[in-house]
Amino acid sequence: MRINKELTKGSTALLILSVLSKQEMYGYQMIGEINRRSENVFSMKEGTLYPILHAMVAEGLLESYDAQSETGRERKYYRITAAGNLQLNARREEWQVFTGAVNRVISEGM
Amino acid sequence: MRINKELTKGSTALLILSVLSKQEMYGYQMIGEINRRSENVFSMKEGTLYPILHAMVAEGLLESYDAQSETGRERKYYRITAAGNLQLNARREEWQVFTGAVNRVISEGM
DNA sequence: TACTATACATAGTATATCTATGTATATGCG
DNA sequence: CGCATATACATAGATATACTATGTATAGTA
Repeated sequence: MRINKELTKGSTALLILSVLSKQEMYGYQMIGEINRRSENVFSMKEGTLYPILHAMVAEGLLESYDAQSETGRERKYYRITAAGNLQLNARREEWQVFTGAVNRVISEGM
Repeated sequence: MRINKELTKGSTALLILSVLSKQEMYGYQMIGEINRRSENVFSMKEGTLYPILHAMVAEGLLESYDAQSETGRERKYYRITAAGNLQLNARREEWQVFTGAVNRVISEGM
């Protein structure tokens, strides 16, 4: 099923912070990880991800560093900062409040 | 708690169709109903609602008619059409798929 | 009578994500 | 070995949605 892209707005940062919360990753890897966990409901585009990663680094939510993979290829890895973890908790909470509210609106009187 | 407005994008039509599914209402009433059911998590603005209602009528999802309230005041009521009900079902399904996918992404490995 | 809440409406703004495009490297296959 | 494809990062421009701000008018209340 294809999800209306407008619906996904506002949740992207939550997804990124979530996948980085337990493991450092590079950009392309995050896309694959989000695809996998969502069972391909999401297929985030590079044009979406990279600008967000850059903004998150600028905001201090993430730190990036360059490292060589086993193949010898240079990659840009990202790790979550303490501020990023705080933001993740806030966004998780917001997500619960938001989905709870929608669910009440759509299910009352069904 | 104030919800990031971007998060609510894409869900507005679902909310409107939901409150109209069991009862015909006028615009201002829908705002109140959505506030109430969401326990004031949402406070939809008139500048958001009215253009959407007009668009939904143009798309054939809703029908509108003018009627006088007990107070004698003229109001514009909206009722959901058969096409609107189909759309409601589709958006409910989409909502389940979307929230399920986000929940899997954010909860894996927590 | 004046103020507030109700009720509908529209123009302009902000913002997030997508599409499209570009560059470069690693890998697999004929 | 050469070429196509997947990987990997990046940015400019287009699109869509809801918000802010503003306007008009009526009903109820102090």
